[in-house]
Amino acid sequence: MSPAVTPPPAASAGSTAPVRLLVCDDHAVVRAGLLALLASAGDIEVVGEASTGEEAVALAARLTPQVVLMDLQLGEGIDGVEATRRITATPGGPHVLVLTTYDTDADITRAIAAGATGYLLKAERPEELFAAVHAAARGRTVLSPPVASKVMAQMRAPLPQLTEREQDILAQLSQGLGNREIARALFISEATVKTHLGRIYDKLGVDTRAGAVAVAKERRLLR
Amino acid sequence: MSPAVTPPPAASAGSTAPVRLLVCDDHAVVRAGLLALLASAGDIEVVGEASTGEEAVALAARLTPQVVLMDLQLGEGIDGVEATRRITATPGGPHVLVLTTYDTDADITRAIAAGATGYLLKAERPEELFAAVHAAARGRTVLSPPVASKVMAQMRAPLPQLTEREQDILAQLSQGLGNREIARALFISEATVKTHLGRIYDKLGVDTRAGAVAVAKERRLLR
DNA sequence: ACCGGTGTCAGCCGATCGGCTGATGCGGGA
DNA sequence: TCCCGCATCAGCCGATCGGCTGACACCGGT
Repeated sequence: MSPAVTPPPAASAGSTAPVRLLVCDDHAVVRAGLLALLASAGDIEVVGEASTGEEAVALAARLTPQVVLMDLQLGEGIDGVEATRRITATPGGPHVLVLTTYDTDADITRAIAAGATGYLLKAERPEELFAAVHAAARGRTVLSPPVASKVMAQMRAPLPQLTEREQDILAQLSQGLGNREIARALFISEATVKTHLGRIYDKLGVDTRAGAVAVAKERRLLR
Repeated sequence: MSPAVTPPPAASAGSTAPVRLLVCDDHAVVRAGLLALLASAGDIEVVGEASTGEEAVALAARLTPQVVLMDLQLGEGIDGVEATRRITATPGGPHVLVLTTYDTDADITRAIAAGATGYLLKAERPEELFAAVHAAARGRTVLSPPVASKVMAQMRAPLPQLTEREQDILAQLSQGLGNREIARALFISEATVKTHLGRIYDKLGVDTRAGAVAVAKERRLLR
């Protein structure tokens, strides 16, 4: 009749063995802070830390953690989304729990599409983080409330899905180039540039190039 | 003839009395991480934590820490720069050590102008953080290497210094508004808007509104 | 075999933009 | 007091943009 639901650490009936965790964040101070913080939660064992996406992928394979805590913004090399994709590509691999600063539509979508099990904001309470790590270890999805809201909102109004070409145009536009220059850069005619721009305006809900650049930068629609 | 300048709390021979520190960061997880991390450095005592600028200002006055560790990006209310300004406004007040993610020109300049004693990046090694806290307590300036470089670079080529009004215009422009709409929003004539825009283009080194928005977003020239 | 999505291109036209010259008023610092 | 930076406004003009209509070609799925 033992209650058995609560997690007593040292007991022999090990339904509560510490969760093996890999931490990936490019900021050394943040990483060290997370390590120190997670160490204070007795039932989590940090088995490794990575400062780049490549390192995270390699360590995930070598250390076989149950959960990878992943920041999406990684300075050098591949970004957190790509790292998440590669880590979750392995069949028996670890679950990836995204812990990041931004709740941008594009980031959330890309992370989930890449196979992330959960998406937590750094603004969350530490207890939520601990709970999320355990939830992720069991494969359960955990989303921060603001993130959950965004996801729901996206269900109703799917986010601007730009085609490859439109992203090319938008990238050039974000350099401040004129139609003629964009045309030359992409080896197409000005007419085509204007056609694409019109569709981009539609999708982003704007009607000027400045507005398009603003939305693009805001919602991080560019690589 | 009592020395009376240094404030050793309890110890008699205490050249290494713990530095009294206040931590301010809007992300609960990061804050908790920093606390856990700093606790591991024996000679630093975290006397309080704040999640908003207002709270930091109030706690700085009440808890009289020697150093305030300040993030510049604070979600709600006043930002880190303003909080730094208010904290350092007090004559005998604590030193402010900025610990943030970005090494943006504008952020650095504004933080230093606001009275920050040091500017560290979260990408720095934790040991650097510990050292910086102690340095800040003694009033010494500490800059992360990339930040130091930027500061030097700015000495040579001062960053685009937009006037208040130009920032107003730029803010409207970043909403994608046309000249007529900007004029109406700011209660001025279109001619004036065009005049300001021309000067903004000059200062930012662009010649289109899309380019101006791109640079503004890139270099974080907006509130 | 048809159709929708995508990418390409053309021409037209009114609205807007960007550069220019020039002018006024105000405030602060030399 | 004079000058400079800042903000305000006017008019002009060529270049560019944004919206429109219409067209062709490729591809993949039904």
